[in-house]
Amino acid sequence: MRRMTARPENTHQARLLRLLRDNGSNSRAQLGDLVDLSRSKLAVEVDRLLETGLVVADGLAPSRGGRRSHNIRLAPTLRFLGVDIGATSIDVAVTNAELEVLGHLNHPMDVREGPVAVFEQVLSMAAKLRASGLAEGFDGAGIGVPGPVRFPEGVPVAPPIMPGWDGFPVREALSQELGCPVMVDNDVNLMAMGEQHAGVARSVGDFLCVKIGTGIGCGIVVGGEVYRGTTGSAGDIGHIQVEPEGRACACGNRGCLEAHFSGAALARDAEQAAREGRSAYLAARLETAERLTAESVSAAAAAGDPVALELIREGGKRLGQVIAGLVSFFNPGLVVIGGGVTGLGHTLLASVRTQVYRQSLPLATGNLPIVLGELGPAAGAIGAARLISDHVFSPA
Amino acid sequence: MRRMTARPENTHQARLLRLLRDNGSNSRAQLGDLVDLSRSKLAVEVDRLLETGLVVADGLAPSRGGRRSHNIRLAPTLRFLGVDIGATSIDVAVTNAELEVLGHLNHPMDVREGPVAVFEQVLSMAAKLRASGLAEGFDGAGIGVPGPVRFPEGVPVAPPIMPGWDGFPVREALSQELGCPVMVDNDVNLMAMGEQHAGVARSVGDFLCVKIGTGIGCGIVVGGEVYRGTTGSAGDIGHIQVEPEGRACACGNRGCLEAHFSGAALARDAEQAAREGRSAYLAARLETAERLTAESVSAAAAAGDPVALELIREGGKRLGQVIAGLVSFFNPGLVVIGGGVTGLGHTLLASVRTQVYRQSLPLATGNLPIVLGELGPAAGAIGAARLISDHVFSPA
DNA sequence: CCTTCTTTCTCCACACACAGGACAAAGTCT
DNA sequence: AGACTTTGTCCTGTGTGTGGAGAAAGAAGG
Repeated sequence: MRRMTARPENTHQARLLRLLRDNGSNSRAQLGDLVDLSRSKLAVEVDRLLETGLVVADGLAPSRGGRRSHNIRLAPTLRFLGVDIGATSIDVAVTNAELEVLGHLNHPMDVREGPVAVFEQVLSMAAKLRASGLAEGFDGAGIGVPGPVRFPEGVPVAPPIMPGWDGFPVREALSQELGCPVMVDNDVNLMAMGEQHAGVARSVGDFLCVKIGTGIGCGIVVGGEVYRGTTGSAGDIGHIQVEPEGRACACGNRGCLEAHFSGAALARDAEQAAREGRSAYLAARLETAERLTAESVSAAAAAGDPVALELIREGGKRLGQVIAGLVSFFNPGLVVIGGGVTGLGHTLLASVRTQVYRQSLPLATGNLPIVLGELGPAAGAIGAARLISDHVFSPA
Repeated sequence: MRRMTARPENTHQARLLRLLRDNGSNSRAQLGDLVDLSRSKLAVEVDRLLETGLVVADGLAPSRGGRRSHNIRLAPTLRFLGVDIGATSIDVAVTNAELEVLGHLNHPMDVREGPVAVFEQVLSMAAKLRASGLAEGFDGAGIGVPGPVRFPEGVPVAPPIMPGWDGFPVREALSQELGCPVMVDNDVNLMAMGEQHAGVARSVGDFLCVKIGTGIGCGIVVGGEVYRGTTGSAGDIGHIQVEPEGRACACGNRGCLEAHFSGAALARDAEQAAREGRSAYLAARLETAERLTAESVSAAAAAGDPVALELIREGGKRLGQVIAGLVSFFNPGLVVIGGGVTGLGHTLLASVRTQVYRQSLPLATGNLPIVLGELGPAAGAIGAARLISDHVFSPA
């Protein structure tokens, strides 16, 4: 079970590994140009990496007018596990060293069932993926949880929506079970890393990634690095006030963003509209289902239901209010919107954009794209794999 | 006039220079411990710095039980110029290499008179300081302007309160005139750097520095470095909405923070209260002066005028609303409040604190000090000196 | 006054990292 | 077959940095 993955011996090797991860296979010559090292020095480091087995040379590339080059690539047997624990479901993915998703499982589950039950589920999903032949073992695992994390220790702290997890040694426990290095982070941060690695945020240094799920959170990337704040709670925008005397929120205050717009708030509003007979479509859905969800609203909007559309527009306006403030403050180069309710899609986006462009300073919005995430439900798991690969591909 | 200041040849020398700047004089042995270099290597670098004249060895330190050490310190003739251009006044300071203020001048002037007039004033103030024997020439100058700056080029961009400065090559022009390296930044960022170097924010990695002057801005420090955003407008929080259908703002929107609370808004409110006869104190002040200012309100509050106190409390509440949102989002380790109206002092602070502690998440506010800046009007100039010293003390 | 112990600073030999050129290998193109 | 290209290896020179052996300068104690 335990698998001793080699680690790079120095920063050069670490850089090479990350380069191979992000750009795929390469010849020695190309690598030399990219890292700005002499061919001789580079050859030495590559040879050492070959010895440790972290990279392999498989076959020759077609000639480009001279001697054919060897393909240097990361060991094809390397496997990372990406785990994204949401409020109501768990995503687990297996990736290769290039962070391509080889297999992906999703399982509905409430985080509030506590760390023990959730862990059991995660491990069984990991085992299933392994049993299907996708991996013999894992060289690292990243895991995201829906709440603030003390990052260096990998421990959730005072998570509002997941009581019972407070102080649970997630990193320690998972590392023990899987026999490999583990890193823990907030799910929103991982989504940001996912979009940065393989999604819309490639090549953007400073950006925000707003995730709308049961609650609302925001990943902050500064200079290519996730910013986590002093106590790990940065990006917790769900309880920013949008209406001085607005709706009562579970947190005890009034007018919080989450009270006015989030997956949960949207479902509540939809149910109310259905009961009050304002929307025939939603009322019909409520007949068949026990409860309405954000997805119900998506479906209704897609079917052209005016009440659903209005709910989304109104929500987008609220969200836009907050994002407008953040854009003025943070002046990002990109705003990504993602999470479970991306089904709300362009209606939501249009509403947010209108609000932001109207309310933020021209200098900050001048060249500011506001877009939907392009990785969908896999974003978190990919980000998790990215997180642990950054760790594994750094000097021991 | 032109003064060729030597520059460090490598990062070791740069680190040594900054260490000497921040910690004052030191022996070679102490330096060796601090930089984690062998004594031999260190001796070489120090000798080279001595040759270039950037540092000097003056005298022997008292023995600590063995051979007495040489005092290594930055050249006592080094001089930095710190310039802080506010909306309505100019501050100019001369510092030594340790960034201690040797002389300081202040002159009221409206930025809107344009770059040419302001420059003339700045140069004459610098000349006056030099004439008084504080400096023979300058080894670098930092300058802050009240608006967004394209930092790498040192050029203001689309500054709302200082039209006429847009695109003016501040860095280029000042460097030409003074014959030394120049760096330009937003005044708020400089205040943050000042408080970080010599004020309340020493040893805090991530913090916010809110400056209340004619407008309102916020310096953002991430991992000890000022964050400027994609287009240099980060921290521009004056136009975040605090009241959906609030007061009309000069920017064209409604309910902006600056419309409800800032030096200018405060003065306006005070005048109105005076005219409506709600405050005898303020009315009396309006008799003698042409117009009321934020300082008038400070004085009234100090004298116990209830209307002034209420204005400040109300303003603090507005400011607190915005800061509460920023604290949730950014999760800083400290919030500093400064600027011209620090005279409002603890009344304002109390009001802000109440609002923030009530409205932000406990995890973010748990151990969050909210304090007044301790450098007063010199903060900007010190920050400016710090900015340019960081530049001069880095490899060419 | 002399000895011993400390601290500071200097000098020197050695290890290591890295660059850059020469050269061999393996191609393509004419 | 010969000229030219690209890739990869080998070797040597150079500059960076470490660590140890002292020398210098002083304190404390007998």
